[in-house]
Amino acid sequence: MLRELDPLLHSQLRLGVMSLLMGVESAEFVYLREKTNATAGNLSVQLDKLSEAGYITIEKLFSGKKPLTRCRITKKGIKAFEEYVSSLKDYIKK
Amino acid sequence: MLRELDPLLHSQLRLGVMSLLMGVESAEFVYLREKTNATAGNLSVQLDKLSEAGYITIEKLFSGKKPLTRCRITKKGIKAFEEYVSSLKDYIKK
DNA sequence: TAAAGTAGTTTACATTATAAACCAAAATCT
DNA sequence: AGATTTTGGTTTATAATGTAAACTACTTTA
Repeated sequence: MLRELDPLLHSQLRLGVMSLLMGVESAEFVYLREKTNATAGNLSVQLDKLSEAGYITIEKLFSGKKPLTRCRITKKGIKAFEEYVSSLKDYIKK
Repeated sequence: MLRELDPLLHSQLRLGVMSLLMGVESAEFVYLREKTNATAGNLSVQLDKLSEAGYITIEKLFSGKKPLTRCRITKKGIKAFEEYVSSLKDYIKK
């Protein structure tokens, strides 16, 4: 029987964000938007969901006078990501 | 920049079906339902979508007097699955 | 000072997923 | 034999989700 895939991670944009956050200490909103090619609105919503789940933290700062949103993956997020990848491998291994 | 993930395949149930169909010649409805743990209704809908996309073929037969639905992955389906897996690897490699 | 750009958020809509309800036939009770 | 349950699905109504458009607030440029 195939394992469940964490529905929070099984979304192209959220998975992309998590993937980008794995392996960096933190990433800014604009960076994530560019790398994922998402609209700002969509990214904003999905970041909130990841944050509410405790998978990432969101810091709102200012860079000079411009708003700056900085995201980091949490331990919980790393664990969820790794479990997701592990489950996913059942689906994609030949 | 992260690649697109074929939305038809980026669904737990449809991906599960395709994964099961890769590597077998054909599979029956009941087998797919058991392996994916899906409800019959949901499976029926998702099989239709895969079929409409040309990713699988669906044969409706009878086994004695019981209906028997047999599914096979198509060449197009195999190609789509392989491309999906290839794209997905960008997301999950460390 | 008006227009355009930056960095986001909110919200309304479209799509999708899912389960509940349903159908037809067969097998099992009583 | 007639009623009930089971099997193998399909249809459809609703809930959940994803997404873009519209908006806010502030800054920079013309």
